[in-house]
Amino acid sequence: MSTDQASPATRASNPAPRSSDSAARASERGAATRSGLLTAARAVFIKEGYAQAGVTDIVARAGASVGSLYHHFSGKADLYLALFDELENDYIERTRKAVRRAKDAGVGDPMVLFLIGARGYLDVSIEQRELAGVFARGDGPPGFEMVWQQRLRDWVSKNTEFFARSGEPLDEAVAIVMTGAMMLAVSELARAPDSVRARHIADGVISVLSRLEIRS
Amino acid sequence: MSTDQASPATRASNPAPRSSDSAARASERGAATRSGLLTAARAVFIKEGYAQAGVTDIVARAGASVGSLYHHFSGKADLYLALFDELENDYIERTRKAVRRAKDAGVGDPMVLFLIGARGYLDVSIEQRELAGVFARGDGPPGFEMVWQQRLRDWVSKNTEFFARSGEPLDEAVAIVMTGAMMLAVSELARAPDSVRARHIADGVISVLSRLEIRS
DNA sequence: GTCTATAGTAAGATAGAC
DNA sequence: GTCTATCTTACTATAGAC
Repeated sequence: MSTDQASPATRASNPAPRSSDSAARASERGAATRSGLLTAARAVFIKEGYAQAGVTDIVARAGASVGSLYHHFSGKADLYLALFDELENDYIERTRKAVRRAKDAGVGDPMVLFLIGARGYLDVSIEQRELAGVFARGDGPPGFEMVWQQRLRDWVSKNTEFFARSGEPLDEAVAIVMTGAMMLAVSELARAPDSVRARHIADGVISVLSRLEIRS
Repeated sequence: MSTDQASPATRASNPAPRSSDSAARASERGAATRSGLLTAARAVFIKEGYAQAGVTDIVARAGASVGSLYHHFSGKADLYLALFDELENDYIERTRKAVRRAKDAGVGDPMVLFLIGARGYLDVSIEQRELAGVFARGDGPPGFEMVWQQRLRDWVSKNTEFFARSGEPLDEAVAIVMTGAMMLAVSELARAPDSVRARHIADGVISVLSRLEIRS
């Protein structure tokens, strides 16, 4: 990470689209290589963690070369962050979709809506529990702690606003409890031996969180 | 971390006591150096984080030398772990003491006892919030994630047993929610600008957690 | 116990041909 | 876009005198 000293873990999408035909074919092969690298990286990070994983392991598994890797990504950290973004988008999309559907079905109670969103979040964690575990474990590129912390704060303040709108007096505290519970739940889910057990944990956590309804 | 590959983040206490008089005096100077290094390390880790901190920064601030550091500790990671152990012992001692005192005062309700313990835990987090923040941030020596994960699991299973004894049917889920909430609370406390604000967050979280009482 | 000066280390990143 | 061979860089950790 010598060249990265000043600009740690950050990412911008790099689609770099083309139009000519021969270039299009090269682009296709390129896209395949790129996605192969991502798939390989996912497997290696799951197995070894970030620090322990070597770029050579990744390219070997992908059937590619170091040069290719550095053509498509800015380095090992970039690969890690790409996977992180991918999962994060899944989280957001799934949570939104679940809440939206419930609203359309006429659900109005804010706490119920929140729990439905939370359930969607945990569903993603279950389906992708190995990858979710990698990030929950806390091993990542230099500077990734900041990204993770920022993400936590984002969820907390998002949830704080939600509860504030619901008329909850202890909005921030509730958001901290909810968010913290969810984070640890993901971590525990990831350790579950099978998805049945994982689902059991998720059910229990959601059920316990439903007790936090404001008492009159 | 080249020599540590196989044995990551672990520690054993190394008092190495003496008896002869001149040796005793040397020992005193040694102890002073050692504690100076710990103090310096605390400050540097708080300011820079683990990865960014250099051993040279630490010894410079301590007014000592690299050789001295490596005489007293096995390396940078060891220094970090020593601080971690110190804080962890504070947590355990304080939590136990609070619960014990409440029990002696006649408190019987398990949930109340738990919350009193939790309050003790958060009190330590407030007093040592800068150091607590270092560990909560998740930046640490290679292999420290495992130590941290183990610690989390220990708290979860400890709390699970506690709630199981209290007749809580969703014991594990409650433990996950409680523990997760506490962890994130610490992280947020650490970010608080002053201890008043920190205390406010702690109060709110404890108050919210008290809603988790089993409903009849 | 303490110090200075030195070396080891490895893995990530780059150059430049194809 | 892809490849191989090379390098580099910044630390930590050690050696050995005082």
